[in-house]
Amino acid sequence: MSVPSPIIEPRHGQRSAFVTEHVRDLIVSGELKPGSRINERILVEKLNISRTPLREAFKVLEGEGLVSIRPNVGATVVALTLEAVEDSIEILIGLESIGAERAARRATPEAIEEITQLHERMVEAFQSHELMSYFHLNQEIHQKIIDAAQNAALSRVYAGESARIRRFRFAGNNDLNRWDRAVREHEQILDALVRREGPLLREILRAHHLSGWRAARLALEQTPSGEP
Amino acid sequence: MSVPSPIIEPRHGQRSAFVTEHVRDLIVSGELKPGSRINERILVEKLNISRTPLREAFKVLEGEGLVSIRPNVGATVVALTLEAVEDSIEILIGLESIGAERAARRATPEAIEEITQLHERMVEAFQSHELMSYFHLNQEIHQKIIDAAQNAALSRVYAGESARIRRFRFAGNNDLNRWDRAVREHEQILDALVRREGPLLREILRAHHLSGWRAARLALEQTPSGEP
DNA sequence: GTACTTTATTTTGCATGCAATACGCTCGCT
DNA sequence: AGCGAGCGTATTGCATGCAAAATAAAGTAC
Repeated sequence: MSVPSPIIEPRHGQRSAFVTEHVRDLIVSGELKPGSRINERILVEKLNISRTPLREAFKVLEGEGLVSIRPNVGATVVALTLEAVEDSIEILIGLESIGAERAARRATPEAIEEITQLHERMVEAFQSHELMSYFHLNQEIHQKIIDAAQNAALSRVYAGESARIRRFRFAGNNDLNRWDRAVREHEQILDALVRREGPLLREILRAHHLSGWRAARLALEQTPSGEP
Repeated sequence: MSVPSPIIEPRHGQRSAFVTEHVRDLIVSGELKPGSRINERILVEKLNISRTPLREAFKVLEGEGLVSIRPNVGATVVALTLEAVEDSIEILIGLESIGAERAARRATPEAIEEITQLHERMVEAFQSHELMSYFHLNQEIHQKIIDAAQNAALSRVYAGESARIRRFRFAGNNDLNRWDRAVREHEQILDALVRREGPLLREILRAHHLSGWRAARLALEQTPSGEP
């Protein structure tokens, strides 16, 4: 998957944000290889912007854990090991455990309605085999459940950690059996939320993530480099 | 507490990091007031550096949640509400719960030894009433316990969230009774870790944070602005 | 041929200047 | 006096140039 080059110049005051988003996509899509150094000049020419916003983007992405900056050397795409991803998954599960019980208690009817609609759209994406849109809706549902817990810190931390390892989780969706199973698990998740059964929701989410990661890990271990 | 101005110029390739640290101190110490806009020119003159590294520092601090950047307006010191801090505390407790059980199982003897030494230094600081050094050692102990769990993502997320609200937690240490109690709680924490009693460690840590935050919150509610 | 200097080139880090935007102020109007 | 339009100033966003450092290349000794 290739990230298109910008045709229209971003407006004044949004260059930095634009560049950040673009470089993030380049990393997440794998176009910038994990472990490789990022040459500023090349990217600057490609994106048609100056080095200033690019270097600001690097700082942001470093905060997100996508690149690492060494003084006088520059930015390097972080190469995550499977173990590091597993660490993140464990934290995500922990955060969802915290969020699940709170969400079951505190979710507004509007939030539940929104999640239900997302769920239905996700099922549609599944039925028409639109993997990409399924994947995004899936992620969004999990984030919305967390948001329903109404803890700003939780939402922020979860979003950050989730973004970090997004590309790795994508790998698990290739198998159709797994995909089908994931959708059924999501049915249960929604059901538990609607019935506001906190502990149940927590356990389903936990199992859901574990089986999802098992599938992703299997797929990832096939690739020789250990990269998505 | 006032943050001293730099006398020696930081070395090439470290200006940005230096500025980040300095501005972070200015925010944490309260010298830059929550909710106020940060004027680049003034800081640039004060720190004797150019705007480039300062603006990079803003991006980093934005990632840490200490400032918010609006396009064409600039950086504003984030004003946390007590509710937002409470949200973070809840996450920190959750993260320590995850970390506690793992740490009890996986902590190396070296890690335990290191934490024991930190604890002893902390007790000394307490006995000689060195509040600042007590506070820092206290924070370091909690981080080291988390680190002992050997989950890189956990360490990173915990460190970030902990830094965000550091200045608020400081407020709870003013009362000598509370201080004494906290030290005794830390004795128990260390004991549970040494004996590798995960669930116990988890519960003590939880209670420790809750009572600490209760004290801090009380102190903070006295101040009219709700700021430390 | 290999290992170690020394030099040239590239690349990064920072300072600075210009353009775009936001902010404050005066002035006119009601 | 209160309010809004227009203008001037201050401030931010970005591009660019120069200096420091790192990397690559050439040369030299062994």
